[in-house]
Amino acid sequence: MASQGKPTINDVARIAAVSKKTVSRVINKSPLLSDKTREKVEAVIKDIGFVPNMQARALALRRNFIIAAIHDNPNAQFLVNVQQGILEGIADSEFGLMVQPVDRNSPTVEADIRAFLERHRPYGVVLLPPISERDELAELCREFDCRYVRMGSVQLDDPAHVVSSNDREAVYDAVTYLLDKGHRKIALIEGPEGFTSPQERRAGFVEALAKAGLEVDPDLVRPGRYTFESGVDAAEDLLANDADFSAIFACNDEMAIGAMIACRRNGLRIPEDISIVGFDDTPLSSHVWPSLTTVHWPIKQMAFNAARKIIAPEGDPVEQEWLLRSTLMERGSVIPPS
Amino acid sequence: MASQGKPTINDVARIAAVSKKTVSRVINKSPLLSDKTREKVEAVIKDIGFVPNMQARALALRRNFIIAAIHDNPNAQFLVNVQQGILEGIADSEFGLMVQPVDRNSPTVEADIRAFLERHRPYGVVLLPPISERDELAELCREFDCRYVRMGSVQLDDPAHVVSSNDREAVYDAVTYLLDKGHRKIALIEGPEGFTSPQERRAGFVEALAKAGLEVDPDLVRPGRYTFESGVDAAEDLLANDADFSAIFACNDEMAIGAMIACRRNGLRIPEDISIVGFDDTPLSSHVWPSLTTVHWPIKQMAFNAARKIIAPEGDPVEQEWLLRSTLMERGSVIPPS
DNA sequence: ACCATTGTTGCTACCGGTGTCAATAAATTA
DNA sequence: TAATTTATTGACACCGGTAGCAACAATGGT
Repeated sequence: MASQGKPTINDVARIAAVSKKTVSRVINKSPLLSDKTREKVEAVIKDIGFVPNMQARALALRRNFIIAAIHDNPNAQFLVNVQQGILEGIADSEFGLMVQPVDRNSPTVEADIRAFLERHRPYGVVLLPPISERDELAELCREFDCRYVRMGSVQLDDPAHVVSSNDREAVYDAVTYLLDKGHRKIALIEGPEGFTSPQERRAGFVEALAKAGLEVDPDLVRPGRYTFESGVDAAEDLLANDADFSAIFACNDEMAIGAMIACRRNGLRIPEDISIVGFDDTPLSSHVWPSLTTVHWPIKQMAFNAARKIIAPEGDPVEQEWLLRSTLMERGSVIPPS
Repeated sequence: MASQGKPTINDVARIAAVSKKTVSRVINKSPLLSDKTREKVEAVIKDIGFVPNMQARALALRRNFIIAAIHDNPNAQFLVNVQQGILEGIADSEFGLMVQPVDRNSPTVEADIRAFLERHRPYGVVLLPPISERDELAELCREFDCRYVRMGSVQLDDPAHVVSSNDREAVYDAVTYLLDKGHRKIALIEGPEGFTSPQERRAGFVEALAKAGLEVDPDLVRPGRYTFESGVDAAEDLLANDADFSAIFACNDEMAIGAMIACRRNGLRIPEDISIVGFDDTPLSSHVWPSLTTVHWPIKQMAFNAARKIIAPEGDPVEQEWLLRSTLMERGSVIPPS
């Protein structure tokens, strides 16, 4: 009775008195199969507790039942949000999630990812920003016949292979909100150069000012690296130069919170002296005092959609939305200027 | 020349004019093999760029080259630290990392994990706290002939299957530090009941007071759930009842920071009016103002050791340390009471 | 009743590795 | 030099599924 070890497809076939192939058809929900046979086989499967061996299927199908998240972004909240989104997307499927960080600056990134794909042959990969912006990686996925979805701030690829947010518009709205509150001198703490997301966020900032008939004052713009420390530095630098501003827009929450700390260190009160707006809506933003007004970035939903795109059956017409909207979360860090 | 598709072990065997089995021996670094043959085969492998197919190996060996991190703890920083630790531990190996969250409160946790192990047959799993405390899960791993390491605050299992930290002593030291600064009325914000780690941390607190000849004042103890909000609530509750204290020890950083916010909302200054000590040393703790004095919990190193234990060759005498020490990080949230 | 279709099912050959054990070559011993 | 022992290597079955195509049964048309 093959009582040693887990039951295999052969056990099912023998007990149900059908061929392996028929059992395989049942497992794969093949339509060309009589209901009678299907029921008979399903009964046996349930009876002996048969679970198909994924490794064998992976070998035969040349692809693993795994979605991989490839990233070069160490931000914890971001990563976990993406992971949660993907996991929700693949819940109640037979897929699993692998995580693979890469070093954006290493000359071997591409080779590293190639080695990863070669080894684990994931069914699909979700490329997280900012590394998702590299076209070579998408090419690599195609080469390995591996499905992929790129997450980003602009349409990096065709709708089947991208999920993005409208960062530019969202920043436009956020800055317009500051303008509506009466702020005219608004400082900008930018994200790292060379990637699309900071560019888009900056563009939204510039457009909002332009719409209000204002120009960007270079003295009120400081570079940042999306880290807490760079936010501190940027704000310290603004304050050290006696820059004249009543509000700060930081391109992400970490920098916004860094800026908050820096202002406070310099004796300024938030929001009485300086209003601050961030971007991302990490839990952190509501855990500071005052809570941070910020743009909610629907990263988890984006990851969910990405996963769904990947595991959708071939040629499924029900495509997941590829463009998601960021929206402003009004909290406590903005009031009209004094 | 089998130019279509990736080269397989058969291609290598044919070109090198040896048998598959010999190539297999080379791949697996088998010692019973002549140097001459090894070199010849290795040359061919490098020449045609052969990479062994993991799925085939997984099928034959009945185990995947994957380490799974199973957790029921949604804290982002914690998760990412653990993931980084594991990834560093398996770097330059052929293993990959899978992530599997489970719902601690679901009646089907065990069945869920069973299904996961059945499907993906990981080489080993790292069980993260608090779910690592369940003995049934370790049993499950054994049943699936899957290596495992449990992370925790006490020795949950034999040294080969556990990596833990000395939370109790660390808290003892932290509270003793407060006492040495002159604090006598120290409030405690506890972690959730039913798990070992909060119990240990509480025990350390009690022991430190006892050593100083003090008793725990029940009015200065509040429950918490390791979340920011529960820290806020606990501190608000302490303050609402006019409790008399000059310092707070919170069982983790999130609650400590929640308590900071609550104190400030109530017009108290940190650290002038209230000193606060946390536990974990998340990046957050140095991103608040004032920066939080806290206990550094070597979670990343623990995860690293866990991964090493799992991928260590069978019967390897060089075992990873299973007990790691937490140490106090003195920062800005503690001064002597006024 | 006979032949052409259509619907179901099974046979056999893979997928790309590993384990067992026998066969052969080289080294050691008597 | 022959007999043994030991080091290398290969043949073959197997891990547990899937794919292609042939075989067979059921159905419909004439």
